[in-house]
Amino acid sequence: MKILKAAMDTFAKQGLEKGTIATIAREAGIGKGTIYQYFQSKEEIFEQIILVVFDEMFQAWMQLIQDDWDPVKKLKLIIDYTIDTTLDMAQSGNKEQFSMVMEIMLYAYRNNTKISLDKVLQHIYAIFEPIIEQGILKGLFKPVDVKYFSFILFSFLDGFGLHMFFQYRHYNNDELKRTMKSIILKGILL
Amino acid sequence: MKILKAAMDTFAKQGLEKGTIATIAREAGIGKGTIYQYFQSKEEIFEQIILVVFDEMFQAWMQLIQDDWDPVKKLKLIIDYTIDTTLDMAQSGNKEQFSMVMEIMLYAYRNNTKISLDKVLQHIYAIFEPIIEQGILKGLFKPVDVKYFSFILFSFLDGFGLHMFFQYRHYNNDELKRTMKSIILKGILL
Amino acid sequence: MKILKAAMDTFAKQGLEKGTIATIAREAGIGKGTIYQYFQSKEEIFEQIILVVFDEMFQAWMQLIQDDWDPVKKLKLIIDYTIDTTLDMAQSGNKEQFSMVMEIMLYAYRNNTKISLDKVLQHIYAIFEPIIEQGILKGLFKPVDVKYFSFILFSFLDGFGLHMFFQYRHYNNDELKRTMKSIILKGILL
Amino acid sequence: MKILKAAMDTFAKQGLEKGTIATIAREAGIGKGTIYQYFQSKEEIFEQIILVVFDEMFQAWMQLIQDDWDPVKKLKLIIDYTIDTTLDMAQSGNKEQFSMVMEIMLYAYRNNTKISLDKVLQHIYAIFEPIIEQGILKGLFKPVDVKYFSFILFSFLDGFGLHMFFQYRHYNNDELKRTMKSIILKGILL
DNA sequence: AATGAATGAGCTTTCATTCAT
DNA sequence: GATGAATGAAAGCTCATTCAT
Repeated sequence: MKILKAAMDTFAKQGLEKGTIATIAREAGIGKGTIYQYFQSKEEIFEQIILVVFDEMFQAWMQLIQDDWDPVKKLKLIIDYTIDTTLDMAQSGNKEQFSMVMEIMLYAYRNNTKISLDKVLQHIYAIFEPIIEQGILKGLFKPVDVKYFSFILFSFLDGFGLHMFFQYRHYNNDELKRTMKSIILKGILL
Repeated sequence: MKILKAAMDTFAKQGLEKGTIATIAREAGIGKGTIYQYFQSKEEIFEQIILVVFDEMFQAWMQLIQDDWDPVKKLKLIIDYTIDTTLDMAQSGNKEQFSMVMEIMLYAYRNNTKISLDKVLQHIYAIFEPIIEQGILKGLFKPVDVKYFSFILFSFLDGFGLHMFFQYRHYNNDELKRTMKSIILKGILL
Repeated sequence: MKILKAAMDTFAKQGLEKGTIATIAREAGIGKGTIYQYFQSKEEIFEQIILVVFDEMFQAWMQLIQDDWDPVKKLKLIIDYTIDTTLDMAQSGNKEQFSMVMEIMLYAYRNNTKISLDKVLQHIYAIFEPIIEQGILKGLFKPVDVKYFSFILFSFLDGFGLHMFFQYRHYNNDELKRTMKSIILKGILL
Repeated sequence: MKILKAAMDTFAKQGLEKGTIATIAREAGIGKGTIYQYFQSKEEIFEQIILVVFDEMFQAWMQLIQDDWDPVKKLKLIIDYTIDTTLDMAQSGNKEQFSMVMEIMLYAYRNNTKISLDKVLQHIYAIFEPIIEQGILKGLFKPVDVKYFSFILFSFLDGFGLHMFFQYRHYNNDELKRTMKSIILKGILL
């Protein structure tokens, strides 16, 4: 939706507080009042952004994962994909979108938003669970606790992404990918 | 320093934007004007907080690491320590300090602050380098790229800490520790 | 008319400023735009409400007064009626209609509305004039100035009604009626 | 106080809603923010105005009433005073102050303000009670219910004042005074 | 050095009104 | 005729910062 797009651009560029409704309206080419026909408040825009972003993330990962490849290949794919998209974002105009999402998550963490941060995250963690399960069943992975490993895996990927943003100038991507994969795969492979 | 302490408490409790200079002054038991004798602006307070927090973190880790134990034990220690302190923070009154630090980092990332986020982070990554080096030299660790592994390690720990905050109710700590250690150690051990 | 009814309900419940055109439209079960087909502006709705309210009031009093009873009985009737309807309003759902009318009168007093507050009020005062005249002619009332007495009488009744609203919990109605009648009748009777 | 004075002028001139904080600040020769150092909200200004206005009214009436004159003379005085000050206000620059007070009372009636409209009014009614009591004791007044008569008396005076404002062009003041006094005194005198 | 009263830019939000459909 | 999406002026309120004391 046009407004949400403009809001994301604005918040990404200027941050949650400095990005004003007026700017979003101008960016969307509409009047300020119109925004309030579609969103009850600035906070609701935050919530919708989180939902959209996580839903897109969810969809993207589900597509990576639903195919017939074996779990090891999938895990490699996930890591590659994370790094690739992180770097794409870092190098494209969407550069600040990552920090915007983090800002909204911190906002949701602090304030009682309608959107449950817990739920949204659990939803994401759950994506990885079938892969891990499958890997264990196939005798490829160690018999780790599926929930815990998924949680840790996503937290690693997220932390890695975050620091990539903070530091993205300094590293060679291929080398990073190789090291990441080496660590995580060793961690899970029998 | 009294002001910085009050500022950290205030920002942790209320967030960077909602935490006002007035509140900090009241919390510190001084006048609003006095704060401006020690800091040029609210932004400078952010910067000083980052410096202090990362310096304390630096000191704490340096102490963990400077002893004579072997690298494997140190790595285990680091992971335990990270999880323990994260949980301590999550369960103590300092609960929100973690998100405040993240908020300031995002702030520093977005705005051109005097404090270089890069430098501060590089400083932290560097803590881990000697351990890795030592481990490799001793033939205990795989011959990974020291810089890259350190970067990844801290980004993992940070992401893990962040998600612990978002989700800290849901997990059993001992199980988490065991899984974390298993992953990271397998990743690095020969 | 449906719109006017909805407007009165809305303004009574929410006040002149907080009662919005949107609410009136919803209450009337029509679109916002439709209201502007029947009224030029919110102000015109105020004006029409005043007209309707005062016309109803006028009709009600005219009916009380047009019968053949003697002036003394009519005067008693008027006082009873005023108190009864005031209390009815105070105790029914229309509780706030009285203050709405007062609000509109103040509005009309302040702003140059098309509706002349003067005229509307003069119209009401004039209701009482025939009774007073009749009473004087019949030798029952003192030879007061008819216009002045009517003006004062209605201002008394209005002030009384207003304060009944502000204070309606605190008094016994029968006692109030008796005292009111005693004062006003003594004031006019020879 | 300077702000309260400016607020009263502004609200009197422009009404409660159209009178803005910006205007009050300009009128008072101060910045907008300064107003919020002394008042928590626009509503609190309303409340303080009511308190001040009723307190002044209270003081003025107390002075009229505390002297040694007999109750009949006092009652006459009260009526004269009410009409005189009403007319003074109507003809001076304070012309709209009366309707402002009424607006605030309606506001207080509708919204749950900190100021209790009931209490403030009861306080005023109570002013008249000693006179009535004294008059009854001295055998000058009928043995009316003191509370009720006081309530009615003030409601009459208030209603009369209100209508004077709505209609003040049309009447001869001396004639009004005479008629008012005649009615009210007959109503109470034995 | 310490203060806090004063400030005004800047924010979110509301809502009467318009007008293309 | 009926509609409601779009609008933007306008409002109350906040708060980092200044500066006279």
